[in-house]
Amino acid sequence: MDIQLKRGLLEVCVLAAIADEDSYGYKIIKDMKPYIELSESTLYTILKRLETADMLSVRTAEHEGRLRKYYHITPAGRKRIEEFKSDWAEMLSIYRFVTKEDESHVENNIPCGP
Amino acid sequence: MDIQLKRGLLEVCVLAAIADEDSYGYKIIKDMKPYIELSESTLYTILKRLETADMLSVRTAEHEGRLRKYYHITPAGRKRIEEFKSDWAEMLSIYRFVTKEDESHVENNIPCGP
DNA sequence: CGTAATACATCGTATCGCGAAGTATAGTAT
DNA sequence: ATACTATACTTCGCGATACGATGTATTACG
Repeated sequence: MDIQLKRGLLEVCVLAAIADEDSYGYKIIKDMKPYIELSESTLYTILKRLETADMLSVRTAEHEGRLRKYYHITPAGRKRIEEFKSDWAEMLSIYRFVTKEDESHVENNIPCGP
Repeated sequence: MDIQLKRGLLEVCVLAAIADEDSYGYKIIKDMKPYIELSESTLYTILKRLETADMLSVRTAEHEGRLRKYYHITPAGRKRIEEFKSDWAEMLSIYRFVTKEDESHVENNIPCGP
């Protein structure tokens, strides 16, 4: 997949990966892998960025002798996901512009989003 | 709209704007405006990039005393649009991961893509 | 005993969108 | 007449970002 296309999804995917339950770096990468791949350096950069933006909080815990940093989504993080959902409508409109699909008689677009 | 989300669309939108008939910078911006906005500096950078990548060809013509550079899409440019269409399926899959939509019983996804 | 997997961190690089500023002409308003 | 707006293209530099390379440290496995 085109790298530029990935850019807008990475951050929100990381948030989605911790939305249901707290998670840690290595697990996030594995959970995201079927959908979108990212390197460790990218992930930890994103996590740091999201923490600075107060979209997640961090808690360090020991797990079998190793340290793990568990990430927890904040209300701001959930808001970010909601904003992505509204952006999706715009994305669809642009997609149709590119593919020259007729936008006027689209009735059933449920699978694409709200 | 999120800037990062825009990134993957800009290039392919410019190609879409010249796909039906040759166009020039200023007109491309105006045609794209209802869907996605971009500054002149961005556009001309993209046009140069697409030209280098052989996705479009350029022809200079005079129009009412002023010079215009008309851009014409090449087969490589059309291929780029086709690749975007296939990428869209992946995008949808990621969208559903983020929104936790059930991917298993999606039958009618016509309005979203091919 | 070495290799792979787990787990996190940092640095430098390349790409890219965009604001700012510049050049030039044609049409419109004051 | 003069100023402003629209048209049309160009270049520079900044900031954001993804990622490969590299490093550190522990556990598990053969």
